[in-house]
Amino acid sequence: MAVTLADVAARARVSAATVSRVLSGNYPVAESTRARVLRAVDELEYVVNGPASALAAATSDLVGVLVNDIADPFFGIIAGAVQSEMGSAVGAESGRHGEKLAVICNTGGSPERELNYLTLLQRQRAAAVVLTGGAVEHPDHMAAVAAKASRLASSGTRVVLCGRPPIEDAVTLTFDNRGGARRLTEHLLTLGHRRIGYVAGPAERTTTRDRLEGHRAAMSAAGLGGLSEGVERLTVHGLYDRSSGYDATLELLRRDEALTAIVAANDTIALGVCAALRDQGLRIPDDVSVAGFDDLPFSADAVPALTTVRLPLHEAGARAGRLALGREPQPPGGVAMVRSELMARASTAPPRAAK
Amino acid sequence: MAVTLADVAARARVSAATVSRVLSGNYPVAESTRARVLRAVDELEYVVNGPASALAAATSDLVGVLVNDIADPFFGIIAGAVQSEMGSAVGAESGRHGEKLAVICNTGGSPERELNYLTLLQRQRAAAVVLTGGAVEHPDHMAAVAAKASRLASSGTRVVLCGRPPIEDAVTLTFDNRGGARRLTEHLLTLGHRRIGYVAGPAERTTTRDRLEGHRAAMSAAGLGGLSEGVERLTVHGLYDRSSGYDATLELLRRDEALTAIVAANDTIALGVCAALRDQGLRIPDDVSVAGFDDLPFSADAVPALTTVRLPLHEAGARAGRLALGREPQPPGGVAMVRSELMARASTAPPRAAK
DNA sequence: CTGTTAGCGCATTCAA
DNA sequence: TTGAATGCGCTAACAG
Repeated sequence: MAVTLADVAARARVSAATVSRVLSGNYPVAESTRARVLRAVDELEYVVNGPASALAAATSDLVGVLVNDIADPFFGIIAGAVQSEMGSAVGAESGRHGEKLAVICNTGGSPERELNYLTLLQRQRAAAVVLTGGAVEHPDHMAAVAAKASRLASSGTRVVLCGRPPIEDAVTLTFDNRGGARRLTEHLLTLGHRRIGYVAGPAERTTTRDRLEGHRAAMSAAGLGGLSEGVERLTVHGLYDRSSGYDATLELLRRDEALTAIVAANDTIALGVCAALRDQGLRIPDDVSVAGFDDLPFSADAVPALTTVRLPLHEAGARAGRLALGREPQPPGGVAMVRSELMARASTAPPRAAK
Repeated sequence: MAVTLADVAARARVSAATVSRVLSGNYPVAESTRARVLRAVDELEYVVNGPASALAAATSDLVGVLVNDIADPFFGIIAGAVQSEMGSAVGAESGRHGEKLAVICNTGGSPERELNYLTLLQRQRAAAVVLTGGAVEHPDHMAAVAAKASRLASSGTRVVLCGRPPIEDAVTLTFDNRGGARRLTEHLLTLGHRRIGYVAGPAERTTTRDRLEGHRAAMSAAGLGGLSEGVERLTVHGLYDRSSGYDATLELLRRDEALTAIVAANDTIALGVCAALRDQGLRIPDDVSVAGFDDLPFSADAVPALTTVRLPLHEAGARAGRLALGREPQPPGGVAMVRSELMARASTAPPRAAK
């Protein structure tokens, strides 16, 4: 029904093997026959049968990218960057090989769906799998993911982690969440803030934990880590979204009216924090300073511009893509850290009392 | 190397065919043998070879979802909804069949990449393809997409359109962009506004055109469509993002200081509009009313809450997913329209002069 | 209800 | 440089 290799071969008056060689390009073929084959491919509008080719070659051109929340630009940027590394020859004519298909799978943060997708990709004999964003720390799930990963790795699928702690059998790009968070809080301390609220993400995520640890490390180093200072009490957990930031802010203000700064676990939360503060008649940064994390595109042009910690998400995603394709040598030890950078902007200033 | 059907068959002391039947589930098998097979599958941790099964069955369990911008929640919501329709049995044990793999492909709004992905999915013999969001109206490209679509359809791949104009060989869910936009502008007119700016999306997109037409239809019906009224002059095109809304607003204010309302082509743009107005010292809605389109989650809790037109994106995406799986009968004529609903909220009010 | 028999379309030996 | 032959792992008739 569909046109096959044999059809092309017949039209080009060569064998199927020759057509295959022309299309895969990794084998010497006479220029004249190559041209003839290519013309036949065009005329017939031949498109390789992926499954057949994957079966014969025991590997497919699928690359899976797992994300926690597809509606979050954090993941959109990373996933987009991974995809952008795939098409070596964008706009290549139909039927040509070598182009990988990077597909995004949205787990919604659910461990079950994460494993499910891993199985689905294993079934497809994916060339690579990229796991992005924080991991869920439940022991059973971590073990299950690790097991899946080594199974995938042992069957030839490259496994790349981007933004989560390393595991065996995977190349990892970790994010400097802890260091970035620490520098951010230090920035606020330097400005003179002492009563700093923290809006954290979901408790069981590695990203959440690392950023919170960085924050607390800075507080402790400043002698503000004790129970009496209420670091615990001034931490509220929520989701990585705007409304969590909004609600958490109201809760923080309830717990301590005299807060002078609020640190959010990411920029999206920070937006909600800003909205809540404004609704309460508080000015940023005059009454309360606000800081985020990630430096998503909207953060720089928010009003006021948001102080945050920049993670080079696009670069990280692109590198993860190259790693997934084996186009870039693995870092020593299979783990590389992506550095973060403090972006001090208008949403943070010295506290009112210190002025 | 990897464990195959034959291995499972040997262990369960049945034929390969029986194992296949147990796994696909669409054929009667004795309960006792079924149990034996399932146990063997578990013990061996067998996972079906997707390519092989796709080759033999001449159809795969891949479903492609094409989006224009993965970082935009508009697409995130639709794509997520499509995916949520796929896994009938979430958490199914490894190796079980029937689960489709919905994968998201980000075209970035580029016609070339759109065609590229279509080819890639055709190569994979995808079970279905869902094209979401506005289409690029360039004639060559429309013809190319239509050609690809019928080619896909004729080789058994279902083609579903969600949010763009119908084409042959595809089931289509169109959005009521025109009607919604018209009702939105009518709402402003009713409030008493006459000088209304419009921030449109990219000119060559169907969504952009439809929404703009709706706006102008309302203006014309109110006798405000003439050249002298400057409807043309009060329209600025940009991208569907926040910074475009910001810049466009400054431009609109330059063209007419006495504007009393600005309609944005979507909510994200509207956010930028609000930011720009605030930066100019204008209050919303006291000085200028603002309206958006789509009713994304953040719009209801923006400050002030954004007047917009609600599109049931999740429902539409879910329906597109069912259509893609053939689990829902096609609408008459292959085309159904998704209704929109005006959400009048706090960001629009009568103009100052009319108070 | 279960086993046997053929391919599905392509990549890759091995010869020529 | 090219062709012929083989098998990847699975599904779908067809028997039994």
